[in-house]
Amino acid sequence: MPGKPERADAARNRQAILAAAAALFDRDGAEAVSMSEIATAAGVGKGTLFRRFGDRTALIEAVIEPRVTALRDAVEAGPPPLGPGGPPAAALHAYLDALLDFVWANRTLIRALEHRGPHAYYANAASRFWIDELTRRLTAARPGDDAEYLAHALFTALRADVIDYLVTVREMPPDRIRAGLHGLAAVPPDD
Amino acid sequence: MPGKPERADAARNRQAILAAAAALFDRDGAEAVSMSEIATAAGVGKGTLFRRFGDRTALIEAVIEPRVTALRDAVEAGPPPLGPGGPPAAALHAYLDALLDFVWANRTLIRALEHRGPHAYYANAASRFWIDELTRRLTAARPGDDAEYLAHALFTALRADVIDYLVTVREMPPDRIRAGLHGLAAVPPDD
DNA sequence: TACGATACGGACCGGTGGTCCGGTTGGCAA
DNA sequence: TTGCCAACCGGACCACCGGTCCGTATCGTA
Repeated sequence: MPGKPERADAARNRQAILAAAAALFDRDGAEAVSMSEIATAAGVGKGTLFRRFGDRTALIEAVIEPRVTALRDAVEAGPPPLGPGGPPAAALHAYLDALLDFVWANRTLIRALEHRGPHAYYANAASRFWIDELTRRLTAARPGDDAEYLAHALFTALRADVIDYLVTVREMPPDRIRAGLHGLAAVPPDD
Repeated sequence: MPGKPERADAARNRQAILAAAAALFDRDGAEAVSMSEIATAAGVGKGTLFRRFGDRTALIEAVIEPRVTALRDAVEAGPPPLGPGGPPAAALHAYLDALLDFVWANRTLIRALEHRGPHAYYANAASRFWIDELTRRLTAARPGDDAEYLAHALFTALRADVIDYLVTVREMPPDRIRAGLHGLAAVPPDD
């Protein structure tokens, strides 16, 4: 797939940038860190940073990418109920739990992504996957419902800034949010 | 309440700015309009703009304020089911409908507000009111449930950018979103 | 008419994401 | 080992942003 291998210095710099960015994002919150700061911290010129990653959005995506991949693997090929093969309701709940944990653990990065461009949160390739998977599991657990809309609504309820607001400002314990999510995903009465 | 009346030129400029800002926000999307553009369009210096409104956030809020007030009045003192006095379930549904219409009609402005600061969407004074009212109506319609969490989840599902994404990109008709919202707000089975 | 309070406006500031290009370096071929 | 050139580097540079400052013009009153 890679047309040409990367030169040694280029590869070294890519790693340095990724490491520096992850550290700074984690320490100060991704929105508070400028590209120049990252370049400096990585011991690299700003030009290098932008040549490697194109723009700020791409850098942030590159930093989360490995974590996304880990969860994605567990979802696509791990053991049930999170992995494929479990009973629909359990699969749905396990998936929601995993997403909530993921969002909470990576809230700074995700928040930074949410705030780029008009539909950044949903247009994102990773998000598309999460939503599609959520749609599948909802379809299986709740046949007859509007799974596509429901998936988007639930995914929206998992936005990093809401979660962060509820926990930080409203002082809701994460388990309460978890319970609320499960309630929203539960089968409603046929009215 | 006003300590001193505003000078004539000041009042004229305030109106000019408000009008210019509303027009530009509506035409280009609020995030794409800079403060200087607004000042120029209003035929006013940038200093004047900032002295009147303090900062960008306050300007945007000032532009939506009259629309917020209109809906707020209907909710607090209008005829049922949107106004007070109707049966709980109808009150809840009418309220969700009104919020959805409001968000759709003012999506550009609201989007601009969503993207300011960490918890801008929720910390906002108007939002607090919407959420509190939603909490009340949920409590009335669904006693025993976690109305506070539910209110935040539903309100999040009403964020302008989600709605806009669903309608614009996913091509979901607004009525489908409406139906989905009602489904989420409906009483779930006691499991 | 004269005068002080109020308001005006655009030059200015620090900082941002992103670009550009002269100089450097890695890695291959001879 | 040497020589060569594509690949890569880095920081000066750019346009622009939100926001401030202050000398000047205007309003409204006495």
